[in-house]
Amino acid sequence: MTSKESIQTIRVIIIEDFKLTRVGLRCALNANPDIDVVAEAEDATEGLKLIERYKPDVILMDLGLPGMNGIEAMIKCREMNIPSKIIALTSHDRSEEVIAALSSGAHAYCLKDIDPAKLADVVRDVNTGVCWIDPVVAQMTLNALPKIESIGILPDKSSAEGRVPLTEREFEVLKHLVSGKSNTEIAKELIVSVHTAKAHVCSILQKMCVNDRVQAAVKAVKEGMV
Amino acid sequence: MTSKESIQTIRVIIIEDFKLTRVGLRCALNANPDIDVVAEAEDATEGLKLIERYKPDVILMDLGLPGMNGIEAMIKCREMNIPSKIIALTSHDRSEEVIAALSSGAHAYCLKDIDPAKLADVVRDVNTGVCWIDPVVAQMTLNALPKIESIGILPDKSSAEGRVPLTEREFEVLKHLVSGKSNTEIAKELIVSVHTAKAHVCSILQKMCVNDRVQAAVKAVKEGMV
DNA sequence: TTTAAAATTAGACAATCGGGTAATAGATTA
DNA sequence: TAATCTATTACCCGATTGTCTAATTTTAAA
Repeated sequence: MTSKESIQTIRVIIIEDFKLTRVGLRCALNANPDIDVVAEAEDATEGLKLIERYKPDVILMDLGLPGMNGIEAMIKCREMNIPSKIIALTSHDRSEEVIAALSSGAHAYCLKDIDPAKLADVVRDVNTGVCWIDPVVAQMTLNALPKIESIGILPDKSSAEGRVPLTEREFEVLKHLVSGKSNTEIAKELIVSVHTAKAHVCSILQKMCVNDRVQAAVKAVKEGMV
Repeated sequence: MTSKESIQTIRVIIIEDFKLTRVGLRCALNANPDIDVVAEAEDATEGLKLIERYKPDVILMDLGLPGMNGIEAMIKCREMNIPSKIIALTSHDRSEEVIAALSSGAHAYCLKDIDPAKLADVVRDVNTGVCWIDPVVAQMTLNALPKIESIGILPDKSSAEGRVPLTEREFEVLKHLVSGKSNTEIAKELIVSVHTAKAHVCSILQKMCVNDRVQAAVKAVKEGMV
């Protein structure tokens, strides 16, 4: 309470159910002269009260809380127009949870095995409005962003340059291919013979300039064709 | 050439058309003992050549380049399977450009008025795989993520929970698999027999709960495992 | 040290794949 | 009308895939 009234300390609230983790977080952050942990809560309901009272700069929010979980809590924060920046803290690396957290108000996503010193850096970054995402889940987050094709930023064409466009039918086949279906299954799905399915797959491979269906599927996913 | 052979310096390539900015970036980064600017280019075509030759850890990519723009260049990088992390550098804050950059391969998005010391931090972060987004455009990026309503969260585990983790070796195999290599090619790459490669693929499929390599590849890409 | 997990190799087998070539019919375009 | 593109089907054939059983060696953990 007495310390750190100095310049502009970053005021932090920790919401985390495990006592040990809570202590660890507090110690790690309070070791920094510019960071001040002003309150802690072990569940979301209590946490929201503290947030209203203390109006912290940054909130460290565990996602796996008993009762109301972290994501629900973040949504409540947004509804309450809390301006605090939120760091989602969890040990999970599930794609859906990551996206859900970041689209529900979190500015950062940290895994719990983060280096304490790095966490302090993240707190400082997030306090200025930076979006920071742990390496383990960074790629899957970026993958969740809408693809350029669906935006139309390319002035000309670039990669789609000399590329022969797929026909509608071939796109249908490609979708099934990406979902892992065999030629037989694709044929059954489109109600054609296996020969037809194979013919389509063949021309898809040629048009996409790849050697096999795996490369076609990967390319399709990476470029957001499906 | 002579400097910084010390420990593990982060090798950086700068692609930027304005000479002054280029000099500024180089000076700012080279002031850090752990960062080494190994090459510079003033357009994307030249930049791509340098990237192939130097295989840098991090690429500083200006988006507003003459001729081929930065986004096109990043797409080319992805097609060439360049593992380097990319920092998009621009003075624009247009939503479409930000999203396009991040969905085209950039791990970070910096505005050009960034503090030089902070830029060095970003280079370090990005080198470890972190996703870093400038405060000015962070919110619009987060807004572009699919909303939770369209995901359906919170039954708490499903996919990641009972997921058996892949071994290191299996990850190696998975990478080759995703790049479209056949079992024979994978075996040659890892200098093992085809039987071994097949055995690994087999256990990968089981652990990932998929039926064939296409599904494995797609899942790996979608979840950013590779 | 004992045990367990991972990596390695092998042989065999049914199923699937990818590449040929070729033919027919419908649609669109020049 | 003639020419072109697409969709469709068919057959063949070598290569690849995924699964099975089974054994050995290395590595890591208990």
